[in-house]
Amino acid sequence: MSKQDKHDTTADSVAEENRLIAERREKLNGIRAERNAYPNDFRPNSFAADLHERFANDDTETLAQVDEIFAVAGRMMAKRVMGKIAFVKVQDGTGSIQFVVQRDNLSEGLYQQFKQWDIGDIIGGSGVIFRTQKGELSVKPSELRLLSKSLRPLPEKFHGLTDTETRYRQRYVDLIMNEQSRKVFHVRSKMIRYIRDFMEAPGREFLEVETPMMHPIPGGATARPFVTHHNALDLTMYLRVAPELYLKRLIVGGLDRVYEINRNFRNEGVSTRHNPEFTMLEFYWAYANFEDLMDLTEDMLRGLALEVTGGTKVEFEGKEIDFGARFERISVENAVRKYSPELADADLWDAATLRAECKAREVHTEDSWGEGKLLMELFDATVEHLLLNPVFITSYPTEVSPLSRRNDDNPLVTDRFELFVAGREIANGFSELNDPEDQAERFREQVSQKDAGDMEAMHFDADYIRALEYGMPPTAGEGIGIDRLVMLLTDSPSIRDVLLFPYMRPEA
RNA sequence: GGGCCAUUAGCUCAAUUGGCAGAGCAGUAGACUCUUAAUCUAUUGGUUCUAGGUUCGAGUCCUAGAUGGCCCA
Repeated sequence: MSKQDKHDTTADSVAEENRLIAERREKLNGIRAERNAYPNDFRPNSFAADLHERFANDDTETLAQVDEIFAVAGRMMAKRVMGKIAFVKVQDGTGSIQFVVQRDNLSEGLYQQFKQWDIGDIIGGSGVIFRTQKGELSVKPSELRLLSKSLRPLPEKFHGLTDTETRYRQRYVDLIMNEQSRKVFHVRSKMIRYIRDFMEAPGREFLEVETPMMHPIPGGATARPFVTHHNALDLTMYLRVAPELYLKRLIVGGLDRVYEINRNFRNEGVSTRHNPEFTMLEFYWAYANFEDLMDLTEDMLRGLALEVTGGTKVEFEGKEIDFGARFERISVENAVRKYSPELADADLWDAATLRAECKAREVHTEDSWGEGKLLMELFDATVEHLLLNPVFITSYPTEVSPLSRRNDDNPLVTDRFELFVAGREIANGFSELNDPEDQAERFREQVSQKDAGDMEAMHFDADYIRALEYGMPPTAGEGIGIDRLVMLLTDSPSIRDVLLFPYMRPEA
């Protein structure tokens, strides 16, 4: 069996082979014949960004005094060979730094090998630090090794990878090529770390918990779940649409302040704002109400904007969003009337009028919907997209808020809000319904809607009612969509830009 | 779910009215000890998304499908 055969891959990947890959595979075979082609004993002692930071202000003479050997490893992104000297751009996880590879600085024959290496190969080199005649900080390797052969050519160096489909499907190539893409995910990580610190800071002291991803009864949000099956137990299970009911069980259990940052799964359409799995911060706070939540949310978002952008004014899709000013708070009813001043107070709770208003705007309605649901449809159609700066919309109809506490003065609405920024729903919070009898009644209403064909309506969760019957302290709870928040603070037009591996249909 | 647009070399893109499928980068061979999208010389590389159809002739026109993007629901 020839060496070629030995390393042949499956028929599927061979079909994808082309001449460029074949050439590199030949090079790899040559390397295999000489030594271990995939060594793992090279240990870098420096990162590119740290070197640039440390030596930013040092000139050639100062650098000559630095008596250290720097070992750097990364991907070869550019290679400019000029006879017996070559300039190589090495990119690691922090940035990139130039290697100046000189034949006379390497062991016999190594430079000849180096000239065979390709852009995209993973290399390691160690040597002194210096500045080139043009002033670029560089490492001059006296040791240079090929650590991983790259078989596939990278996109063109100047335009990079721009095709959106390939960027999402082969995120690894996107990350190699696009600094902006790497930055989004660094920002995302920074935001999540900030949120954890914020929630756990002295005075708040929320406890991070993890609750089930697989639910025997889906609940906590009105959304269609993904269905799966537990073989050993022969049980239908549902990927969670929200952790809400489990987190509130923990409040019953006396964990008075809990939060979870994790994935939810909703079996719905895919769009620039929707991915089947998405990340939520959800938290519950005993002895607090929805107004406390709004205060906390405002503080958190202002802090996040500062942390990420250094200011409270954020540019998004060419518009400026101000997280510095106090967030406006306005009820659903007042918001609808603000943009439709011809409507009278009474119209907002009159089904016939609401239905007519919806119809006039070509908004689809169902006969089974009550005033609350119709009012929200009207809100979605006439108000939502116009809300640029952060605004809390409050007093959601009880009909569409099956887990929220009724308002003491008006049982038709709940002590609930949603936060909108740039026309997008970012957060949803409310004083929790902790009356077990009211909750049981609301579940029954949901079940009858489900029986009437509403695929998103909730199930009756008897254990949750049992938990409430033990007594849940007055509590406020909220969910914040992390992906949408990252979109806002990174000026990303699509949720796919802030998910490392967004949902894609299988390749043809 | 509907409408519009896109899909051409590894990548970024051309291709006139339906008339020989091209460029740059990458690759290959060579030159070059200070490059920065290096430069210079030579050169390889195509299932034009897929399947049908019209035509003397299809990247281009028609039908169906796939994937993606945008807009609407």
